[in-house]
Amino acid sequence: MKTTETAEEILSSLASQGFRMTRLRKAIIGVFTGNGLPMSADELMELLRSGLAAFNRTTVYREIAFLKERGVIQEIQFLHERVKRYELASLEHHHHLVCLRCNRVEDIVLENDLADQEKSILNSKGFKVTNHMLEFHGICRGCHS
Amino acid sequence: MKTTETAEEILSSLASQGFRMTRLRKAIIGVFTGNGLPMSADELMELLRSGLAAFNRTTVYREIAFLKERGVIQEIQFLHERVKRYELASLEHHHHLVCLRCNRVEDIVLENDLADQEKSILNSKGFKVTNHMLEFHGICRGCHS
DNA sequence: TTGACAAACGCAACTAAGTTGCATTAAAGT
DNA sequence: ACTTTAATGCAACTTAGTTGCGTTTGTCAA
Repeated sequence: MKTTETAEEILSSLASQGFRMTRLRKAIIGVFTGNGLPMSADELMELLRSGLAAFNRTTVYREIAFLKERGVIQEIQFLHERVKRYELASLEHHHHLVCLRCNRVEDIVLENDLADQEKSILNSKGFKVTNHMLEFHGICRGCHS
Repeated sequence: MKTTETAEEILSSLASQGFRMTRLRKAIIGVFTGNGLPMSADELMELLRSGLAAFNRTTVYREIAFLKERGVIQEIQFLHERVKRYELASLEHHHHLVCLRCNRVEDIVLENDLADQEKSILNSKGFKVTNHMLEFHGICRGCHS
């Protein structure tokens, strides 16, 4: 999945809003821009550690919250998991295929997205949809062949 | 949301498979069949308590797991929450509208469901979808009017 | 270049939500 | 009534994340 923003762009946009370019912030944004798939806090810390820089758990959680509030990353919750996952918000709008056998996650872009449904929900229910979350569960090519 | 099964039908189907009709099982199935919306373990315990019957936390969690494994109820995870929720699996296939302001959940049945998308996912990706999860987030009629 | 000030950090303790091990109780068939 | 095994209850534990609070560090202005 291609992103529309580089690490540098994200960092300088944050800097222009008066936020600092700290070691941790740079490292985390580097990880997210270099890695397409949704990551848990734990996996993120693991990757940071393997990049030879250890950071405190609390601080990592706070940085995730910070990046989420600023709209840099977005939160994902898979149905079959208890951890939250995060991916860059600037990725092209897409959904996930979750293989129930090997647990691998694949991104997918639907041509016919749900705009029509959302319009009809507004008409019939008066409910203004601002966002949706769609996840397909099943068995991936590798697992059923 | 209407269910296709009564409490008695569920219980006797379980009984015919050699499982017991215990006090807790009857109470939980009673709550689920009498209440359409997705419930957390905690809310379930609260309802049981208010029905004057207290049960142990562990036991309730185990009963939930039991009913889930047997396909009586299904698990739901809303994106903005950390608790798991459960609803009868025999409800008509539907999705949820989650109001970000008041947190209320509304059920919705889509006429054009995702069968076409699922077919094209199989063709293009070789991924066999067995299930999907779709959640709309936004602002409900009461909250934006 | 040096202060100052808020952003960011680290530690320890805490919380929410659920799980495990193990000994005990109780449905249901015989 | 007896036996068997499903179901229960308690205590201790785990996972994933949060809070309070005192300390450090980027950044900007003097």
